[in-house]
Amino acid sequence: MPEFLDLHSKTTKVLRALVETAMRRHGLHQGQDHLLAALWERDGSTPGEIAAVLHVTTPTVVKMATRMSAVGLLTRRRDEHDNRLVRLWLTDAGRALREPVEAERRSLEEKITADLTETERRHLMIALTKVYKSGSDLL
Amino acid sequence: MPEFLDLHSKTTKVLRALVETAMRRHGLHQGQDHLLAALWERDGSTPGEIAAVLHVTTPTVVKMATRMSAVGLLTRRRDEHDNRLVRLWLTDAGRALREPVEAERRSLEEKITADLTETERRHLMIALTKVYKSGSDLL
DNA sequence: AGGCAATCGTTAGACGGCAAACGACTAGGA
DNA sequence: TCCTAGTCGTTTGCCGTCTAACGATTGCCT
Repeated sequence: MPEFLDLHSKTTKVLRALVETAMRRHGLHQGQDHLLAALWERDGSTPGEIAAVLHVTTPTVVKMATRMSAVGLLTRRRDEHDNRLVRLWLTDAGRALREPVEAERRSLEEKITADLTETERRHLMIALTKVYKSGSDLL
Repeated sequence: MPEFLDLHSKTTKVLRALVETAMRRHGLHQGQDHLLAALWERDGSTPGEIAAVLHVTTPTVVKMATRMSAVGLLTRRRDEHDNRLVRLWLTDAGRALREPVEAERRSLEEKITADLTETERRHLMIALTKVYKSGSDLL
């Protein structure tokens, strides 16, 4: 078992669990906060655009959008000029979650990196970025 | 969007894709290599034991075991002395995958960390370990 | 003007992962 | 001895994610 892959895998599981319980407090599932974030930044984006921003496939966004629409976080509406396009629009409920969810996420990040010195944190970001780059190039 | 959580999330997606395509070459899905690794280390383990080692829930192991058994990588057999327990045993096919899969994983780890200096790599492991610890304590 | 290729969203099906409910078996206490 | 509590594996149902196939619409090119 290679060291880094194994450690990263374990860390991923722990972080997922933490994010899941943190977001559940706001009625969200893991990943839905990212979708909302995309709309907070650009309301009325299309599923394809969001998928690109989130590094995820279009079907994933479509499914999530369906569920989130059922819970009243956003609405679907076809583009007026191009009937192929669909645009996702935030509801008031979806907009209202911005502050609390962003705060929740910041809080979690702080707790998670609390044991790191500023130097360690910087080195971690630099090294992880390199890994991310190498990985992306291999795709 | 907190920096670390976001970067870690993106890295996870990339790594998952890489592991997936690497393991598909051996007829495996993401995560099945971990299950096999547990059996390579202790053949005849129970689903519960494996779940604990993999940091995963028991139902997850049960589902994977069902699929992997259908493909002939392992077999299910009830424990002779305790009929509640089920033990998973490797088939020859499952055993034969050990060398190639471990080599594949080592190769991927090398490619992924190729751009890191030895110092960077060490710092990355130390920092990630701290994050993992902090996260585990928060669970 | 008409047809064909490109562009989108959606559906279907598979997999890893989780929580909750269920069922079978064991073991310990009254 | 019997009954109850604890221990397991399994089933069910949901979510995120991917690939592949499908359907609808637009736009260009002849």
